[in-house]
Amino acid sequence: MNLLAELRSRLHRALETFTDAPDSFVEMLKPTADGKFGDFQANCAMPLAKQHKQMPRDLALALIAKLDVADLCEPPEIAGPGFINLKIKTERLAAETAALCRDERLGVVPVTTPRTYVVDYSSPNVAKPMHVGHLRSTVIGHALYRILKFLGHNVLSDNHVGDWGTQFGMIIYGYKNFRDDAAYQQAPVAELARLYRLVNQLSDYHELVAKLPGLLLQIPLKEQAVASARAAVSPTEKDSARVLKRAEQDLEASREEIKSAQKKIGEVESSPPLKALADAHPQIAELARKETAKLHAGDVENKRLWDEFVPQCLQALESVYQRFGVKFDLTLGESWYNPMLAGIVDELKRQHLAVTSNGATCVFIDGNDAPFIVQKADGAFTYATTDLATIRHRVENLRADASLYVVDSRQGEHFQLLFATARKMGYDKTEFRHVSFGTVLGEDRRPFKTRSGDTVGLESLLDEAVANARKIVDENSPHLSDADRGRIAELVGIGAIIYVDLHHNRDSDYVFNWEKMLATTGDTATYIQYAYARVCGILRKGEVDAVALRQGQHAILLSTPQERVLALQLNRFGQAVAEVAVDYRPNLLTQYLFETANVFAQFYGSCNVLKESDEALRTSRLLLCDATARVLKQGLDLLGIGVADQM
RNA sequence: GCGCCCGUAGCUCAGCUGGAUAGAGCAACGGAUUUCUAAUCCGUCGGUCCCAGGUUCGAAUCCUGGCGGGCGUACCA
Repeated sequence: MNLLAELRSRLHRALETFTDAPDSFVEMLKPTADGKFGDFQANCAMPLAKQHKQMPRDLALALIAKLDVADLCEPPEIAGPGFINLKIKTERLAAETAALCRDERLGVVPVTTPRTYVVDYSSPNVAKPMHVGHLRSTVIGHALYRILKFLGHNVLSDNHVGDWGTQFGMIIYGYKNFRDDAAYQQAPVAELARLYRLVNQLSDYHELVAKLPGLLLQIPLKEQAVASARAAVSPTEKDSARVLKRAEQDLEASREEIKSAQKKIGEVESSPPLKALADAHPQIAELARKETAKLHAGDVENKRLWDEFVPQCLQALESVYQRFGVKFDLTLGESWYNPMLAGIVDELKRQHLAVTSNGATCVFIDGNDAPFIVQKADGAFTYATTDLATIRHRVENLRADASLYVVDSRQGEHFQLLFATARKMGYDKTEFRHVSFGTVLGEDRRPFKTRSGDTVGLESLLDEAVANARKIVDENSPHLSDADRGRIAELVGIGAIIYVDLHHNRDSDYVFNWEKMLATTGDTATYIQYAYARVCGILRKGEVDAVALRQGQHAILLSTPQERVLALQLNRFGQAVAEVAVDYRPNLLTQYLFETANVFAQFYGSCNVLKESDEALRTSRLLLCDATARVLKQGLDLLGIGVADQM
């Protein structure tokens, strides 16, 4: 039984005589902030009293009189201005816990009306190696996928890979002009990545060389702007200080831009071979774009190369996904939607939703200045077009009730326009949701840019985390075999990375930090994995047959506060999992699991299990251990994190 | 210019649709192990919840204004 849900339903009945709209008041019943106020608190008497123009405590009293919870709770208490505090009867809690211990789903009740979800996550550019920026989408999306599925929904994960954009023109150009055949034979994907970086670098070089003089010319002008703004600052004019600040920021930004341009130019010019390549390919950016256009136009040679490259790139991605344990039901990249794009634009025109503006075909959404461009002036389609085609496919063919996009919050405006356009097209029965997350920042608190020099590759991040974990495992567990320690290091290292990502509120920005990434103490996956291993240690040393234990119809005895707290915590698992799905927030589950591990550690410290002489109490504690292990394992599994019986 | 987001302990962050004395982790300091794993536990220290108004019985949370920061903003995805 989900205790919170049950209490809310009881409260609902009691509220019916007080209000026509009990739902919002029912939700004011929640777990207590502090254990001394009992197990649950209902805060609805105060606002309700206001409606009835009564004293809150009087109303609370009247509400209690109607509240039928005698079978579940101790007599309710009124505290403070009108809080109703509820404490579950310990014998009832024990009975619920005994039932939980037998429940295969650990109190996670399947939804009564399953929906079909498409969860779109990870979605890297296949031409470039994945970097830390791809971590959040992959990890958050995967966790949501597993959680929604466990709740009983029909869920399809879709990796909407970028396999059709300008980056392929760059690779094709690089392949045609700069490839190292031996390297390509040996490690094709690495060679393609090198070619991409090279073409990108040379294009940037020419662009920056052309741009730099203009930037330099701006500096004196901007310095002058700062000087005159400074002269104009006056204490009476509020705006004058702001104008100065703006001018200063503007100047500083230009200086930064010049510095970065000079650095990139220097990198090419200080290397004679690079400089020679740059000189030999002055039009590289435009020529690479032409290769993309040729690919899109069906050029035989470019299509052949694309057919050769893409499977290899996907294979390389797969190896990273395997380490994360991430799987996709669908991998429908941009290219897959290519045949549908012209039809989408036609449809938009037919419905008079799209108009031509400055040569581009656009949809304008009320309240937004920026157009939603579905076809560029040169005739090419954009990712807006692809995204609309994707919606059509998901709604019409996959029959999705909801489509979740686990994507960086910086693309919020795009999704707002996309969803508005989709609704105008008639796709208004489907829930579209941008499950946005904060930007990955560098140590300097500036957004982590893909092209900035030392981007950390995702593979090397995983390797570093696993190597770090290996050191700690070797230190702490010399008694385990080499193979076991290797296996545990993989679980601990990768679990640490996944957990760091998930335990933040997804809206928050994310400061990338090695120490934090690799931490294995405190509020980390390791802590929870360790708690799990300790429970397993008890069951192992006690030579407990867990299956038989669960089926034994034994009673749960809550003889100490620690046992009671643990039992209550275990009974909250179903609620914790369900809450994640409400607003797609996996951090609610990490929080629950950390608390559970913490509560268990306290139980572990004060209640001996195997040496308990009272046989019934010993059995009860073994059952609590078993249920704790299963909750921790299941909970971590929903987040995509594994466990080991020994650490 | 317009739009979106953010500002909570020394650091990194929780704080769900307004509820009781604002919480964790890290760091610092002090304690706990002849005991089922010390990758642990307990305690101490640490706050003008950016500022000013407003709504409310009650505001970190909602509203208005200001300050500070980030991001996006017509043919990249």
